[in-house]
Amino acid sequence: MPSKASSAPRVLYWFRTDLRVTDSPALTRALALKPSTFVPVWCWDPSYIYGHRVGLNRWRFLLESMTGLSDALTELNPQQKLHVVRGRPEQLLPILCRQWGITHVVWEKDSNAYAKERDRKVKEVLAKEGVEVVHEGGRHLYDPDEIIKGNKGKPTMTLHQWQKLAEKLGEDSDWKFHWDKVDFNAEIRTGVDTCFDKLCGPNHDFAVPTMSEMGYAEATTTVRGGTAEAHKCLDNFLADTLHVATFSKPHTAPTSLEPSTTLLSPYMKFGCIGVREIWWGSKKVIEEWKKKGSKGGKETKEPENMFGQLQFRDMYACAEAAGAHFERIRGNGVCRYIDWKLQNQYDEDGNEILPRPKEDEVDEERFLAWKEGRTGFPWIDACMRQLKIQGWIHHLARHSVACFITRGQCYISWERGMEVFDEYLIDWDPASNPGNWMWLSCSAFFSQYFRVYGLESWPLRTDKSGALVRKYCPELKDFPDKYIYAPHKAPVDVQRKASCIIGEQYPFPMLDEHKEKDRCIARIKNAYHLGFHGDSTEVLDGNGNQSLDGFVKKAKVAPASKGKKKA
DNA sequence: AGTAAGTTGCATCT
DNA sequence: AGATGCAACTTACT
Repeated sequence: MPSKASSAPRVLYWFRTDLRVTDSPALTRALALKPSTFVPVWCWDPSYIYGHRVGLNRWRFLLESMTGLSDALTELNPQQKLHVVRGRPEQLLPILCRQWGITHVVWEKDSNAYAKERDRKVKEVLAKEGVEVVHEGGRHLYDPDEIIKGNKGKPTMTLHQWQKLAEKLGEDSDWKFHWDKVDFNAEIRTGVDTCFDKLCGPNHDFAVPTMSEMGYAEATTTVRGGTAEAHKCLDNFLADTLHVATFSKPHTAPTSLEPSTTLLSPYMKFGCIGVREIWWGSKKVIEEWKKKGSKGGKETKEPENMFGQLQFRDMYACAEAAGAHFERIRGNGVCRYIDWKLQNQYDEDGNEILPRPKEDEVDEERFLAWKEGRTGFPWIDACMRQLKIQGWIHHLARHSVACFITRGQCYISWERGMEVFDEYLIDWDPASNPGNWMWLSCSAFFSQYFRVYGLESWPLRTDKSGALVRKYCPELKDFPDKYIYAPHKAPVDVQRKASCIIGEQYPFPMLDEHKEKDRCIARIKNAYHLGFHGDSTEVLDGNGNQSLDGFVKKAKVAPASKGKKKA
């Protein structure tokens, strides 16, 4: 292996999940190499966004975040900027390294399954070039691999479990709780004067692409990306000391027109802000509040406080990193098998997804109505329309629509719902989102399937006036409060007065909420008693797409748990 | 074997 | 706003 490292290192820093210069252990390590040249690079790897169905809002958020990162680099050194290279990392990084005489490539560790395989390939090709690879954790509170190691390689399935493992790691992992403001050496320059006709963009300047350059229409969301926006968002949250100290996620309102939560999730997803900035920022504010006598309310604890939210994010990352196929049912060991409608069907190897059969027309239509916000249930429709327009809905609104499409009423596979979130959400994350879909569908993490969100009762809890419905379903805006979540119950003269006839200007409910709820509960109960998971041989042999009817007889599971006891 | 806990259900009571 | 009953799940711990 040729030794290029004899003189001062020339470092290429590969940004992926960390579009920031604050709270970055990996960046700190890169600079600790005291490089003579430092090139910040973004490789245009479309799969970075873990995307299959990336919507316009997420695209723009990403581009803005890349611009924001570049601006932050320039602020630290006027001759510095982000170099966007249009091509796949495993192909381009070796070329760049050769061209620019790079000795070290540094990146933030990513525990995602796709990313792990990509990074393995990149490491391999860079080793052939004699380039040293340095990677460092920092995306999470604790390195998911370390947590999993402590759990004998198994995924973390409860927050308690994760907390206990984290506690054990605590002592020898204290770096993870440092907050380093990155100090760029002003001497470090990019030193790049090479130009690749195609790879460095139309103006040969490695610029961040624009939406129009990529052929996309404008985004619709009011949420803007970038590390500056991220820090503004955190500062706003931390400025309200009492709110930080008494923050309780389950009690925040999904019906609120202005977000009742922090809206930090998209910034976390793209790494515009570091997890420790939120953790230690909140700790500091709460300590000061306590010193002044804890006025105004009672301090909340994990899991419902902000720290618990960050811990859940880590827990999902550990659950994803430990097993295979976290994003689907088939082959996924943590996922309970339930005989959902519209499941993915696979080819004989079990990898290629086949087209869905025709006979599921009723379910397909229900699914489309849900996706497009025309189910006839104003609360669901408002949430789904907000999701499409804004790329963000409140956590508990996500619960409500996810419950509806899966175990609550429609009995449609969580994979379908997850795909829609993948397309529309700005903050779609490969661990948290599949994890939450499994949670809500009672496929993993959560099992109390008899607790179903009501389509009227749930939004009524926090808003009797239906503000969110009036905003996103404007055809309903003149209905009286009494009928806002169930306009089909309004007498015809009320409908006429509201200039909206149900069945004409707004659809009649597409199903009977309570009838379907009872049916779903019964079906899930049956699936639970059979006890198959995504990696059960019955599921794999059955191609992961069959009704459980055939197994009911075999397993003889008619009675519930009490019947079992007698046997 | 029994008990307690589990972020975020609903309806009905005070 | 908070307690209880509803019907009843899993996991962890004793």
